Order: sequence, then structure tokens, then C-alpha cells
Amino acid sequence: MVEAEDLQSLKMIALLGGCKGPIWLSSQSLGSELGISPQTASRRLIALERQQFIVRSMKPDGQYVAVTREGEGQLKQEYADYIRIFNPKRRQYFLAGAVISGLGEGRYYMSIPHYKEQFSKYLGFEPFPGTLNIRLDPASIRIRQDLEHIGWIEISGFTADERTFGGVKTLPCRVRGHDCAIVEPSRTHYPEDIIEVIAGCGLRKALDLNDNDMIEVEITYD
Amino acid sequence: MVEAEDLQSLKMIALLGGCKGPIWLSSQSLGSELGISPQTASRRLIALERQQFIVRSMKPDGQYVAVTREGEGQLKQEYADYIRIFNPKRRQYFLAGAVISGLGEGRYYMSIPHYKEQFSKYLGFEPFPGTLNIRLDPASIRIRQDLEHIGWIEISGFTADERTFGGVKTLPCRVRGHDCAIVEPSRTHYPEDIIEVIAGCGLRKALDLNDNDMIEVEITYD
DNA sequence: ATTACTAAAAGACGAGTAA
DNA sequence: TTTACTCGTCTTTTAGTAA
Repeated sequence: MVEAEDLQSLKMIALLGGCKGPIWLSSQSLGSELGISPQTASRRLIALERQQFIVRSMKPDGQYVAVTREGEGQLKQEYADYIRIFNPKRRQYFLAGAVISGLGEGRYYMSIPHYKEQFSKYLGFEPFPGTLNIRLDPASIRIRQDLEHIGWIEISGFTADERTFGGVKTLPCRVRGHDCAIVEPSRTHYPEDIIEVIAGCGLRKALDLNDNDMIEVEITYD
Repeated sequence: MVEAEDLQSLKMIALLGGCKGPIWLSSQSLGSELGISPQTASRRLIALERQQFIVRSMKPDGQYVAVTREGEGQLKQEYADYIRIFNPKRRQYFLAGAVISGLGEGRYYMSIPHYKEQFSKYLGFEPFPGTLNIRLDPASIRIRQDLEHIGWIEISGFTADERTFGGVKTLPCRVRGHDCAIVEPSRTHYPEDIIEVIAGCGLRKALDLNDNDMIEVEITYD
């Protein structure tokens, strides 16, 4: 495995055109590009040459430096890693958090036929009357925020008996192999560290969950 | 500017899924991925957290780690650098070498009407009767090899007076602002550290070149 | 099992120097 | 000007330890 500093130097040489042909360098010029002393830059060049990542041609007042095939291979591997990070085939996110006791609101809404029918229609399962509430781990909060911008399913509200039932949005997900969905009111603000998950069965019982158990929620879309 | 080691660790966390959600890590597991000790891995995590490139959520037996927006920004910048290295708009290569005295062969061939006409037709200039010979710097030899695989213009040979004149291939290039072309026999093997360049005028005189002067040759294509 | 500290060992850094 | 050495210093690493 190539040293992190060597990789940094090699990348800089490539950025300066070292893959397209020999570039004119001095230890000082490379050093100032990298924010290191000429001595250290010189040592980096020696190290890269010894690993055959560059070839050098010394002149009295500097040197020609070019990236070799091996050097370019290293850089391409690195490039491939970044492609893997940023261009996954299908987008997939994870949330982690602890099971908490809800306020029973979910159960109430899930008992209302209008919502029940809509969820069945869009999610492919008839929601169990009750939600699993999860307090997100701090590390998950940013992901939760990112999820706001993807394709939630909107379920409209309605008015009945002079009472207004608000719209709800839902996002299919998986929890330990079960098809589930995150649900959330469309309009009203919701605590950003809590999610409510519904499923076709009672998750608490099916997964033998107790308060404070850690659990992961997987969201996939394309 | 982010430290090279920190970047390495951050990239590994991203590869493990840290941009898609919190991942379960221990200093030991990260250390073994990176080939460093758990102590160092722990310190790296602390450093990344202090720079706000990751958020952590400690548990008794490990930790959840997720890449923050700033951390992802750093990685994207790195990604952009690699894109710049490998996806330039138009391909461009450089060769560097020293002017040497040729054997006068070029002058002979360039005086033959058949070649002269063909070069004029394909290159857009009437070649000066003479070639500039360049001994490539060792750092350029790999680029020269890469150039074998791109689009050279083939100029056919011919037979006259019971003598066979071989085919020649040529590649347009620029030398200090002058439109030129590298020429080389199509069939016979040619020393890989020497190139012959033709132009519409006598380059030696026009550029005031003497033997051993260093010169760069620019090849651009799309 | 963890994390993260302290302290000794190893290694990297840059000033100075020679070619 | 270069490159690349030596050398003293400082940083980083890892082993050991405690929580």
C-alpha cells in the first residue's frame, strides 16, 4: 500500500501534467505546491522514484519528472475508489438509532381507514396499527436531513366531522429484513432526531425489540 | 489543507459506507483496514472529529461514525482532482528532449515529390527539406510509447526506378508555437528515444536551435 | 471487548552544507 | 540556482496502562 504522503505528492505531479508528459520541477516548486520544505519535497521525489511511480531526469537547475505506468495505475486505483464512493449503482442510506416508546399517536392514525387504505395502496402492505419510534443516533442526523430531498410518497389529508387530518409523507425502507416505511407529517415540524416506522406487522414483537435496543434502517432508491 | 493521513482515513470511512449513514467501527477495525495500529486509528478518528469531517457516537464496544457534509466536501474536492487528471477535455501530451544532429535522411526523403505532396496534403504545410532530430529525455519515453496507439496519419510508400520507398506515418504537433509533425517510417523499427520533426520552415534556424538545446513537443488531439 | 491516555521508540522534518 | 546529504529537533507512532 502506498503511503498517504507519497500519494499526495504523486497526485500533485499528475495535476501538474505529469501523466501527459515530463514536467519541469524543482524541489522548491513542488514543495511550495504541497506546502512543505524543498528538503522534504526532494525526499518525496526520491521515494516516488524508488517505488517506480515516477521517472526523473536530473538537470543542473531542476529536473524533468513524469509519472510512470505504475504511478498512473496507483492514481487510477485511487480514482476508482472515489468513483465507488460517489457513484454507487443505486443509492442506499442507513440510519441508526435506539428504540424508544412513542406517544401512541401512530397507532391512532394507523387506525383511521383513510390513511390505512392509502398506505396499503402505496406501500404494498397493510400497516400494523402502531409505529416503531426510533431516536436517531447523532451520527445519523445528517443522513436524515439528506433524505428530506429524495422521493417521499405524499399521502393527502382529509376533513371529516369538522376535523382536519393533515397530509403524511412516507418513505419505504427495510429493518432487519422487513419491508417497512418511515412516516412523518407533511406540514408540521417533526423532531429531527426521531423517526417513526410502520410495517405490516408489529415490529417490536416480531424483532423482539425493547427500549434502547440499537437498530438500523436501510433506505434504498434509484 | 487537509493532512494526507487524515484524508486517507476519511476516504476509508467513506468507502466503508460512511457517506451513506453511520457505520460501526472500532479503532482496531479501522486500523487493520489502514494497516496501522489501533492507537493511531483512534488518534486519526479524534483528529477527523476535531476538524468536523466526521461525527462519532461512542458506545462501550465501538462507535458509530459518519462522514459530515464538510468531510464529504473534502472528498469531493479530491474526486474532482482525479477527474481533472483523467478526464481532460482534450488529450494533450508533451515530449521533452535535446536537439541532435540527424543523418540527413529526412532531408533526402523530404526532397522526394511523392512524400512532399502527401505531407502538404495531410499536414497543411509544405515541409521544409530537413528534419529536426530530437533525443527524448528518459522521462518522455513512456509518453512516446503511449503515442503509438493514437491516430497517426499514414502516408503510403511507392515503387519507382525499381526502388521501393516505404510508407511513413506522421503525427501533427507544435514546437514553440510552430505547426509541425513527427515523422517516422511505418514498418521499420525506429529507436524509441529519437523523434524526427518536420515543419514548414527550417526549425533550427527559425528557433535558433543548437545541438543539446532542450525543446518541448506538444501533441494535442481529441 | 472498547477508548484514549502516557511514555519510549521510531521516523519525518527542515536547517545547514557540499557538490 | 539546483540535488541530496548529515544532523539536531520535533512529530508521529506504537506499547503499555487505566478506565
